[in-house]
Amino acid sequence: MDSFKSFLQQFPGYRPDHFEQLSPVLKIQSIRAGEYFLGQGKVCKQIAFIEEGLFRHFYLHDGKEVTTCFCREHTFLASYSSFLSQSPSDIAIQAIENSKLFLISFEAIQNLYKSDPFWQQLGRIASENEFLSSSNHQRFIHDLSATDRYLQFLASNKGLFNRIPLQYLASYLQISPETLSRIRKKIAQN
Amino acid sequence: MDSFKSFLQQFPGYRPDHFEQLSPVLKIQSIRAGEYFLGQGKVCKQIAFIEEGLFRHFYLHDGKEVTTCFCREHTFLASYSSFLSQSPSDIAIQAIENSKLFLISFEAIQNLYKSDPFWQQLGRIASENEFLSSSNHQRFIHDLSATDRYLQFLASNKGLFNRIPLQYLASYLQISPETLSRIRKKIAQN
DNA sequence: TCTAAAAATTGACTTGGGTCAAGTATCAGT
DNA sequence: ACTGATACTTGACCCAAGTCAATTTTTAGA
Repeated sequence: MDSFKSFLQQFPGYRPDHFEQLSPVLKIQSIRAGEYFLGQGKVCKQIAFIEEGLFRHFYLHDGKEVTTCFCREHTFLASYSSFLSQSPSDIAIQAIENSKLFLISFEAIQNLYKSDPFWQQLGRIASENEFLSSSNHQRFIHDLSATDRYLQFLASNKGLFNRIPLQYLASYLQISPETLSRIRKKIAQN
Repeated sequence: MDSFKSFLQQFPGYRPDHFEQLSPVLKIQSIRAGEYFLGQGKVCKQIAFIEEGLFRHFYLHDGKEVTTCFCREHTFLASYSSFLSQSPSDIAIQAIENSKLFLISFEAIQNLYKSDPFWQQLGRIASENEFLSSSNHQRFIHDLSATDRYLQFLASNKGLFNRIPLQYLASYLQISPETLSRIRKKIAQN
């Protein structure tokens, strides 16, 4: 639980009793690589804090999986739009590594919102971050060539790169696996 | 002001006194087609409700303007990320038509947030909508061909289409003006 | 009602990155 | 250690959409 506690400490207005409010409603879940945290079309009834592990969001288009984001340890995991509206999710969430989660149910979140503005603030910040990373990814895809997207991902995600299968990375970068393979070959031979 | 009032009425929990809280801090601005509501790099210090008119968001990339969204009457207008963090905006906002706005300053919003949870809720909903439309646009661009993007935009924005210069539409659809022109020609001759 | 500038169109040509198909390498389960 | 399945690579070919350059059309001021 310590990783979750120190995560919360970074937000302004955090007090130790906030964690006391939270811990009774937390549930623990382990999940193995390849298994699903959420299926496409299911309602996301819990939000998770990733204690350890790695996940991806994806959806199906023309029978192909399109990976839209990676979620690493010490961040939140949810189909945000599904969780907020408690409606079917347009994306699936799958574990890439064996992972450990702390779960908070939708109902528990609503109670936290009522009990203390700290949690409202956390929710608002989370939603703003979702918006920002979505806009950033959009510009990243639009403004850079396939090669530059790969190079920039490498540069800004050194630690993540070797944990992600290339096919998922290709899809995230909106490059076909074949093209990514060729890009990597060209870069390797300088 | 009536359009603003009936806009607010659609949100759950609205009471007439909410408009009484709001109206003292509203300012009115008129802006002519082509003029800027916000320059790229400026801090967005006001959020606006569009009484009438039409705007676009855009940024410069490789010397070219990339239009990222259109904002019509009876919706809010702001560089959302800049307004929230009061930091320089990564986009510019320009009027496409002569327009009339109601302005609310950043400070006034903070005071509304404190005075009544209705405004908090409105802020949260606005931020969620920004996130949703950003994700939707991303998928719209990724999943559809240039021709399908044009056709779908036409179908779901009948009223807007003839108010938007084709060059801005092309950029929004991530198509070059030349290609959009060819797509339109092909469709016209069935 | 001119007229210069901006917007839109058209033609000729190019290209980044996709698809399809056939390998080769890697991995997980027995 | 074997083995079937999955992941990755490579080659050959193709095409949707971009670029560049030249008109034509539309628009907004004087």
